[in-house]
Amino acid sequence: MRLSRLFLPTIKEDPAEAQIASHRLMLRAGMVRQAAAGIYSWLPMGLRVLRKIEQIVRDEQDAAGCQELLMPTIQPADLWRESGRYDGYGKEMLRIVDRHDREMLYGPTNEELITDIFRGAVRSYRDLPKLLYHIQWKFRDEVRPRFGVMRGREFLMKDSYSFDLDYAGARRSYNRMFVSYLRTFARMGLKAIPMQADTGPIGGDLSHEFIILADTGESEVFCHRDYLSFDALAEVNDYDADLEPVVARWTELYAATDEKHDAAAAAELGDALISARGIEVGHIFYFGTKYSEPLGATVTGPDGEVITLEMGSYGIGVSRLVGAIIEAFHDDAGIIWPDAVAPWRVGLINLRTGDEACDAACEDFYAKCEAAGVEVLYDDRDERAGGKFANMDLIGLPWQVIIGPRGVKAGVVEIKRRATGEREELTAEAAFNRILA
RNA sequence: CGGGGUGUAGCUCAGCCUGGUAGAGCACUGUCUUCGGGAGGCAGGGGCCGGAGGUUCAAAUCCUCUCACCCCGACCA
Repeated sequence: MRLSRLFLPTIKEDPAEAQIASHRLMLRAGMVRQAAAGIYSWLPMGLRVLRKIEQIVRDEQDAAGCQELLMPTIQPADLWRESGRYDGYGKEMLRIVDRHDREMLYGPTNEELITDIFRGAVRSYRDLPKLLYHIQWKFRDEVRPRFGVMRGREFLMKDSYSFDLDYAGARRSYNRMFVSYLRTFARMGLKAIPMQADTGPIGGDLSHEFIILADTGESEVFCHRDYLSFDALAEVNDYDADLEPVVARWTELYAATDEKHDAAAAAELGDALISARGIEVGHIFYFGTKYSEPLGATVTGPDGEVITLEMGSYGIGVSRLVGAIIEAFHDDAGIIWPDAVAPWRVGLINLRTGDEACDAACEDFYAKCEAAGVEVLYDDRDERAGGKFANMDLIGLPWQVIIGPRGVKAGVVEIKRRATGEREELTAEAAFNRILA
């Protein structure tokens, strides 16, 4: 992509409404534009990142045996009356009346709808277990939206739902999602720590929030130091294996948000305890027959008996992750994208557009990247070098390749790693190979 | 939903108290000099001062209402 053709409206000054780093940087880097309180348009670069995150989430869901479908954003109110949540949900639910005076709503979540689909289609225990998910926009009319896309009213969420015959099965589904979440966040370069969460009236221990550590996180969290050295990607990748030991290892150490923090228990950890700031990026829970029962989602069991489905739901805040990743990875100059979610891998800076030799060297490098499938953003604008450097630092691509007349004459290009600031002068060939590696 | 605050150029903001021809910096357009970490000169364009009522000879400025947005708290992927 050539920057001269890209719609990337970056801004130099901090927008007044943005208080936290990710919000400020997303506005400055031209990723999003606010349409109304808590509602954002995603501009090309922001959308690119959103899609990358979405794809990682999708990969890991698929690998865990979860199947993608797509439910609508607008749902009929009657379904929610059946589950008893229509009145219970309160003002957070955006209610709409259509031209025929039918009551509708913009879905804040999809338990009712998925259960409705499932009950209409599944009759036998032989069809179980099943794991289904979709990635769809949700709307929750938050009293106070803030922090940009981190707490918007409209947000993109991946929500999965499991259907099992009994508790043991539900637990296996839960474990699949648990491990899938570990891998998903790790692939984005995040340290996500599962923390015990409130299970509400269901009880038990099957509810976890996945919290990533970031200095500017919204809540305080406490956990055992050893979590920092855990490697989620090294965990077994076979979802049909017994995952209980993996889940056990990831849940036996102390980890709690400030709401659940037990100071006495934490004190026993001594030096092993760390306290940090955290952002919730995922939440999984088992809820048994909470929806299957009122909605009548049942199957016939092996002995002809009627069995009410055991369910769980599993959410990842996809749009929130964009903000969360920036909270975790930025500095004073701008964003520092982890490789896996960077909108482009390389930012190519032409220090002297219009200089024949310099243009040629840049075009050559650009073509080479394109041919090799290396995502590259080429700053080919006729602009001062300083502005280009600052802009490239702001948008935070992992690699910068800087080509100027002086280097061209000497047969070298400058290559810079955004994360560390390390710079090297190499031949174009060597620089290209470095980026590929 | 309680409390606080802000709406003036694309952005950041001054002007409002004490009414009298709409401002600055950045951005933008043209041009010249520049060009290796957000350059400098010259010349320009751009505003129904959030909206509606009112007071006044006269309102960005005073009064009333309204809408939007932001912050703190309680709530949440």
